[in-house]
Amino acid sequence: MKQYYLTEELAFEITNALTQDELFTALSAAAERLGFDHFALAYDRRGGSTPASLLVHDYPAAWAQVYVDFDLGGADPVRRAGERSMTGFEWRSLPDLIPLTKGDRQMLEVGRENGIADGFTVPRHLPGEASGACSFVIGPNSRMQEEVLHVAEIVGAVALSAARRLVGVAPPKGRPTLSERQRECVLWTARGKTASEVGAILGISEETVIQHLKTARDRYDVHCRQMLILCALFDGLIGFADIYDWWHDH
Amino acid sequence: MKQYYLTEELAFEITNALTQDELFTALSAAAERLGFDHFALAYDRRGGSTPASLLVHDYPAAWAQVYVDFDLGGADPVRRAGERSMTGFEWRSLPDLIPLTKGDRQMLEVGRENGIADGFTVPRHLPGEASGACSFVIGPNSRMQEEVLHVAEIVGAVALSAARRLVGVAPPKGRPTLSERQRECVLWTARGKTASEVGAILGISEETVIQHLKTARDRYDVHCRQMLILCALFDGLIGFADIYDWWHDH
DNA sequence: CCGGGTATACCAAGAAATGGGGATGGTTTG
DNA sequence: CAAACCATCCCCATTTCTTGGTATACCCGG
Repeated sequence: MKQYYLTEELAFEITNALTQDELFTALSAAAERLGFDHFALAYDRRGGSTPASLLVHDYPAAWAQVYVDFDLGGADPVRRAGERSMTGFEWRSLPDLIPLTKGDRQMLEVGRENGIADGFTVPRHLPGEASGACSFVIGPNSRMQEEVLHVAEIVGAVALSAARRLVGVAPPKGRPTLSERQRECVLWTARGKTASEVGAILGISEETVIQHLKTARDRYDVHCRQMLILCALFDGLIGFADIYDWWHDH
Repeated sequence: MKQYYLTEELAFEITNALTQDELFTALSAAAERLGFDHFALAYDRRGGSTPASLLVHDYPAAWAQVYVDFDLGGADPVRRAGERSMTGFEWRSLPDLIPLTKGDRQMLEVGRENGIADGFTVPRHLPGEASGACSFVIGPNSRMQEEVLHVAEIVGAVALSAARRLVGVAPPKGRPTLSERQRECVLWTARGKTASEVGAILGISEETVIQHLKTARDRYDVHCRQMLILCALFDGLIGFADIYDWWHDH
């Protein structure tokens, strides 16, 4: 069958899913049509004051429980790698995206023992709003069919869009914003400066810097500077390069 | 020609582009092969002392200048819509994604008068790092060929990955800088926990947590926890999702 | 005009982080 | 086998952060 029509057909079923169950059914059918043994879609909305998430998968029950335990410890290399890739990627390419820790290798091995041998993951991120990933997975006795990965890429992204619709789109203005001065203080803090040092840099008092950071923390409803920095980073108010380039220049 | 081989061929040329000029050439060829009149790729790495962005396009010179002026003023509806879509979108779908202002409509109209009648844009975002969009555009006397949009979607994302590479991105480190236990302590710190709390969570003493964090800081040669967290995040040892999921589950 | 937001400045106390030092026992690697 | 790494535990002093409170002046929009 021509790939175009296959893609259109699978995308159509997914786009028309009105409930989580229908999405499950459509994704299950898509995985089967594409020669995968399992699928998993995880979508997390983060912006604003009403976080929400959606997880649909057809993993073996034993693996699903193991996975949750690994996940709490931050041991999901696939998800982390998805923050480094604009395109879908095969799991065997993980070391090209992130360094694998011992815990990561362990997780992949346990997955293999539980019928999760390899996969192709489609990650997507919307700044300040949400992230998601849709994975198509093969078992130990299956072969990754390279010729369907383009279809999987498009279908996976369509599925993430469907998940976004089901979860509900966060209000565009829902997330906190910082004033320019607050943002500057957060950025210098991320660069490792104390409040006193930031004050000297910006030509204001240390107390004023403290006040700006306090206001910024209140805005995001977090209680420490590391969480504040991470919020600003995720929302795109500051970027890795703001911090890294400055470090390397000094 | 079968779409799969067309996609593979175009993606191959783009992936092998070593300079901005080669990327231009490859994208120009891709646009022509797909029946588009123009293309434009914009990639913006967030922040940095030297703003690292890349813009390659073959727009008519008159429109290019107008476009840059609109874009600098933050008045590009296509870019704004790209923050709301996980898949490529046609410009005629813009009102489904964002409310269009009078200025937006004016811009689209001026574009039409300058040979930019409609387009298909592939947006991509990486949390904390960068955003980009690759557009394929038709003029007033052309028809959008729906049957090539899947190809355009994949090729566009591959082009953005190439742009990322050209702008510069650190290769992943082979071996993780931190031990598994150190990484865990950093992750819980990023989740906003004090050393004492991390100790309770992991079943070890507060002093042990402090020791792990100290060793981790030494590994990265940084002097405070925010810098440590950012290094681990940048390396891909912890992910935004690892941090955020936990915040909102508790 | 008034209220809200922004920028600036100050105070205090308690909690937490950082840098420096020490140690033991087990595992891995060259 | 020896060195390095990993995980665990302890001590101390100093600095910094967080939370709570106070205030003034300016700007902008309804």
